[in-house]
Amino acid sequence: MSLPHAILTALLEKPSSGLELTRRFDRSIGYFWSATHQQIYRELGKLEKNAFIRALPTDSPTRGRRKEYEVLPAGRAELERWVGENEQPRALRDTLMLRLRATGVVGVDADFLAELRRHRALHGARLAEYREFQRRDTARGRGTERDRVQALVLQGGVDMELFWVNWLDQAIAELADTPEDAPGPEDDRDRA
Amino acid sequence: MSLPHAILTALLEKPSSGLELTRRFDRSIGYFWSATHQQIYRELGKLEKNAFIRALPTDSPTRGRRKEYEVLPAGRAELERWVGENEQPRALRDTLMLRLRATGVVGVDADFLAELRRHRALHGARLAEYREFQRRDTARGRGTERDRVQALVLQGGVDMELFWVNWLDQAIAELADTPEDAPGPEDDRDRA
DNA sequence: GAAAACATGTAAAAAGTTACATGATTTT
DNA sequence: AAAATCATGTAACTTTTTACATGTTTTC
Repeated sequence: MSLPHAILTALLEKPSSGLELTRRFDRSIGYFWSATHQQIYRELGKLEKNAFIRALPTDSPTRGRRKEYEVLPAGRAELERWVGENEQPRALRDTLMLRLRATGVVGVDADFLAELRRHRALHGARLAEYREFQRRDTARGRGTERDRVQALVLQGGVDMELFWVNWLDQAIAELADTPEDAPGPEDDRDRA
Repeated sequence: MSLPHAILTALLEKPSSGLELTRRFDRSIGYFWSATHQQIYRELGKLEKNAFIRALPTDSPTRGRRKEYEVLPAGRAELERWVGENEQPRALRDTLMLRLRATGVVGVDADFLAELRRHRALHGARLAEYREFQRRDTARGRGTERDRVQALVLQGGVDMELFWVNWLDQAIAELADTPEDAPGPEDDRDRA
């Protein structure tokens, strides 16, 4: 149950409307948590019902009209409670690694290599984007605790993309000179 | 929809019962995909209904009795189809990073530093475990395509844990000498 | 023969995804 | 005034998580 807390954090950083939040989830918050606008609107509704946030007063009709939210004291308290929790790192879920493993039994082909290269390009582009954010932030050169924490999270994003780029380069190099289907003696043990 | 394909891969590597699969998901397959036994049993039922796998014949009563499955040709074909697909890297979902970001607005305290150290220890332990797997595999020194692919995936697991260990060390070092709550001039912009 | 471990399974709730619907504002 | 864009929202579905239920085999 992290989405409500991600929203509380974002709203504490800056009161926003649902669509603004959606955009911010595509950027900074989104390095490590994503959400669609449908999720966000649903969650904003729940948070408002629980009196963790409130809509800033506006003209009556709501549909199609911008609606800005701010965090109430109870919401801030809930966020503090959540930050203090102990949680386990959640299990990874990565399809590309799974598909690579599947090629071990059905064979690697040129299409799969192309897929690896496509992912390499995507991660490379994201890495460049994050580094551009870093460049801008450094130029601004601020030193509040919030800035330092945001910089750490961004550094995490950069390092994560570096992991992908480096690993994919290695995987591509290794698989590129595979003779397509050298069967070799098949056997059935799994890694102990 | 990757779980059925993860199961097909695992069963092609070695026909297994549900509980055996669960255990293998805690190890090799689990570097990048996890599943509980409930998920696995449900999915085995669906795969059997779709004639992608079949239970090896045994004595009649099924409840409490070991039931081993193997992949049928249709299942292998489905796995090949899936490996050939193009997919986007799925969005990350990491709670620790989210909580770190939240400390930017509610403040970093000693408890949160302890939580970071706890995660550091967990990732360090997993890293050691994966490296032990690598050591064993290298000792066995095999060279089939399947071995090479499994080694690549395992290397991915190692690199991923290295990312965490390094980033956490950096984060802990940086936050440890924060004077607990130097407020600084608050403002409300988000990263552009 | 009781306890522990092994093994399969069911049910309900929570979270996330996909597709669609609708109103308001701005641009041409 | 039509089209594009901004903005909020609903509905249906799938996936994942959590808690529980039950039977079988092995060990003491």
